Amino acid sequence: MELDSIARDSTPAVMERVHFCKKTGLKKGTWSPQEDLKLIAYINKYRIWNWNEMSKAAGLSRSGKSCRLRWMNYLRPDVKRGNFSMEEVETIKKLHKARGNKWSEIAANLPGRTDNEIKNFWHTHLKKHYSKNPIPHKVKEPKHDKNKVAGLNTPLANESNLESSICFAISPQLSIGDFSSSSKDSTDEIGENETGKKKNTYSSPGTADQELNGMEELFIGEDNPMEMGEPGFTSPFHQVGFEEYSYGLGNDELTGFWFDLFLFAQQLQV
DNA sequence: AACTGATGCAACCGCAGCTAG
DNA sequence: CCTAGCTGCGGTTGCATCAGT
Repeated sequence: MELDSIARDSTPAVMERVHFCKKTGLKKGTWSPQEDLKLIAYINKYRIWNWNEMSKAAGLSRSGKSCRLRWMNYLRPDVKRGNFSMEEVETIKKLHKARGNKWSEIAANLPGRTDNEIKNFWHTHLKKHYSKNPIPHKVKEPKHDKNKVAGLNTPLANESNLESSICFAISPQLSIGDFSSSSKDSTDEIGENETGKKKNTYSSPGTADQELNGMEELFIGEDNPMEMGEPGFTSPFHQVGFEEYSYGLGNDELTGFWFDLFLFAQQLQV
């Protein structure tokens, strides 16, 4: 990777891995919640028109490609995260058998799933079980998920066991950490999703609903030209439904953090 | 407790296809 | 037709996190 420098925020609470490319001056690496909000707010207001220009206009030091990817794979309101159902797994298996690594085509048959997500899912959960010559590997208990059926990582697992296990392999619960790339950001509050893999959650029971309600209003305001129902646009939050997010900011610091972000995003819309 | 290898997944890269000028 | 710019896709990488030793 042509990374000439690595900038790290040394703040203990928020330490992001941010990379700046010297040549382009563009930021690389994990997206921060601020960047997410900038992008969401911008798209909410101006829609998607040109990723490169949008990136600049939104004040993001990101390539258009990066913005597009972030939006498509993560911020889009209709992105479904969480468990792959038995039906979805079956569809992936069927389509992959028929079309091979045509992830976008497979994704087209799985509403709410992104090609990247399916690709990752295939490589991490299915490949070893369904490839012609699975590489034998050490049998051991699943690492992350206590709810995983033992055998997901076991080559001896039969398909029915495998499928049932796969369905529980991914947490159905979304956290605010799922909403943003903050899953890789270091924060004080660490949540744990169903996979057992710790995820950062900017969470704190009690204040989260209020905050997200405010957030919803922010993006679906009356004066917002980009409202639900308008062709080609849906609010990043409306379809998903806040109640689907499980989160909870744990401390005043983080509450203030989000509040600042809301204010910031609001400014973007003015 | 410290170390190490394995795992999962977000994000990047390069290429191909499409389209406007 | 040619070219440049944009978008979409698939492969790959990097790193946080976990389990095992």
